[in-house]
Amino acid sequence: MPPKGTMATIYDVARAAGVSPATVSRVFNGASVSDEKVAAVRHAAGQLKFTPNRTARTLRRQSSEVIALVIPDIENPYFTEMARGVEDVASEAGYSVVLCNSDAQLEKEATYLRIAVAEHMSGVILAAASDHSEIAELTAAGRPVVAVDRSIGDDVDGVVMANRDAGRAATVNLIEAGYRRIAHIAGPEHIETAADRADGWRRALADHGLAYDSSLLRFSTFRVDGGRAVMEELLALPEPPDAVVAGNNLIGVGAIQVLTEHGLTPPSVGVAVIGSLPFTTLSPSVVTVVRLPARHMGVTAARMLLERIGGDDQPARTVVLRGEMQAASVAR
Amino acid sequence: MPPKGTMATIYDVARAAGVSPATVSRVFNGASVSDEKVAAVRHAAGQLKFTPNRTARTLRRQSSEVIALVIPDIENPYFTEMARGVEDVASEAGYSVVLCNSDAQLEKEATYLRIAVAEHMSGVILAAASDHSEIAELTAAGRPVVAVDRSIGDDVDGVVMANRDAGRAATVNLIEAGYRRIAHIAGPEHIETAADRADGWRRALADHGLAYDSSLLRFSTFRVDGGRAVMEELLALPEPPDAVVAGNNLIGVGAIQVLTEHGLTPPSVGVAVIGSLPFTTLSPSVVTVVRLPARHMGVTAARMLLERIGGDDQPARTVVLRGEMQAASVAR
DNA sequence: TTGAAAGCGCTAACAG
DNA sequence: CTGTTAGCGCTTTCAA
Repeated sequence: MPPKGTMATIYDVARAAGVSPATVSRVFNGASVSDEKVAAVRHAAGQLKFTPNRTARTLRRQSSEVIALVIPDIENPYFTEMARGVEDVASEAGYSVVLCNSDAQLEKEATYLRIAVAEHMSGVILAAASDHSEIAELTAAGRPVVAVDRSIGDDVDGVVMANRDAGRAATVNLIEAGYRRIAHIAGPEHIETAADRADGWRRALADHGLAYDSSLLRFSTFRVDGGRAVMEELLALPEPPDAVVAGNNLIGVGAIQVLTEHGLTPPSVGVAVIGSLPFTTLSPSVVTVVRLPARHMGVTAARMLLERIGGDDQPARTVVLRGEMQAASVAR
Repeated sequence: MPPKGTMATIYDVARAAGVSPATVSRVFNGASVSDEKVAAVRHAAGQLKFTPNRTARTLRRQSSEVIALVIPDIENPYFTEMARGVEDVASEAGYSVVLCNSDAQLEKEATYLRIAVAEHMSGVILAAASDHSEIAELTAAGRPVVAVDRSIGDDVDGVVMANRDAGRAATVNLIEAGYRRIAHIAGPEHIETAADRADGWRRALADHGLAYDSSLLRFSTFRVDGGRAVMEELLALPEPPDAVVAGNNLIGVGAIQVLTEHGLTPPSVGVAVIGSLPFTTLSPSVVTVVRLPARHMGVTAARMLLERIGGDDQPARTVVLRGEMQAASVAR
């Protein structure tokens, strides 16, 4: 028996089963061992409540069956849905997922990435906090990385959305519903996702011969308070917009909150959101939504990462997924 | 230099700096080392991009600065908000948090708990999947556990809500607003949190001399679809309720969705929710909400856990936090 | 098929 | 203050 407050080791099991530690190890790793010894070992392990020490195994093997998923906002349902996708395929393959919240801060992100290599994690899926994310240490250590939601260089695998198309589709929908002065509340300008969606908005206006008014494009944060602040600004304009494209789900929530508070519930002001409105209690017919395949992105990223972990060595790929329009059915 | 695709070790650094491995270790662990050697070691470490191998450290120390937070639904903002609280306290204290999603399944939960001990995590904060959660292995291994949201036995630290009071307050508010036939959509009956809130509802009715109609109390899941399904059932009743108390935030969302779809937006049917409505776009004045201090629960739990990790040995405590009423201001 | 033995990278006595 | 040394628990040659 091992001392109290301590876990049993393969040595304890080996002694109890009358075999060598190596044999115990083999039993737990599927190597060939005679039936009788397998039985003896399993019995002893059961008695002693033996669980293999993953730390020791990891140290010895120089790798562990855990992958890290680093996201910028754990409170955003878009990312938790993505996490579900990652988790499902990972656990299917015997991997655990640890979720790390970078809080959109480069520094926190860097800390987690460092931990990922120092803990011998097999790989990381990264929704980057910015375009300056530093993955050099990871790749230097031979750890595969898959970028998700935002790409981080041509030489890194990625799973992204067709953001430009999503921005354009949302905007066009509003135009076709008869709105003419359409604002866009975008995420942070330096984030690719935000910039691309804004570009889609710009192009949609141009395609339809609508004038571009720079006061109608505003970069903000990808959070509710960002959406709120900008919506207030827009309403305070001498000539406020008659519709708005929200750059992500949370911005959409913030914008709708402010509109509601001003008695301008959609569709009296048109609203299109890039991303699904989380837990919405609105009638689906009043707001146009471009649903993003968050779960699917997670699934895809996890699959790619597992392939790389398995030794796949082809050149970096970027998978582009598309959003799905769900148009409002009532106009103003 | 270490071989390519491999990380530098303290031996590499020691050699480069002309000191012993122990000295390198000391530099990275704050033990006293002469200034010149510190400088030499830091320099060498920088050159070699040395990062201490956490796996080895953990194996040697038999403990790691990571704590696990096991929650039943990573997509519920209540739990992610709690996670934020945990994370803030933990990272302040130099701990990392890994988030594990048990999906409300005992089996998945058990797997994560097993991983927690096998990975030498310092402790776990557990929002239990059920009242049968098995933490014996953890405590046997001397790992502290703090229950959060739901208690799991008198001998385990816990942070819970005054659920009975919350249920009662929500119900009383509806009664005082003039509603008389008040239903309750509760979470799973076997979950303490749900049972207690239901109890509060029951008592509020009794206190105000309202008849108890068993068809108005329905246990469900703590999810949106649960709230939806039960709300539909309630509306199909020969004599439907004129108000409803939702057992948690997601149930509230589901119930309001269904009411909206039936053209019964609150306050035409009264709604009180135990828990904050996540990302709501409703006017705050139409729905009564008992705000739960999710973040604060996380903070408290993390502090308690860190104390235990630090060796605190007092008898198990349970901290009870209170919700905060935010009454609807418009009645029917 | 099995056992002995050598580490994985680090820390913590123990000397000096 | 610093170096030597012995493991933490496991996997994996290498022989038998």
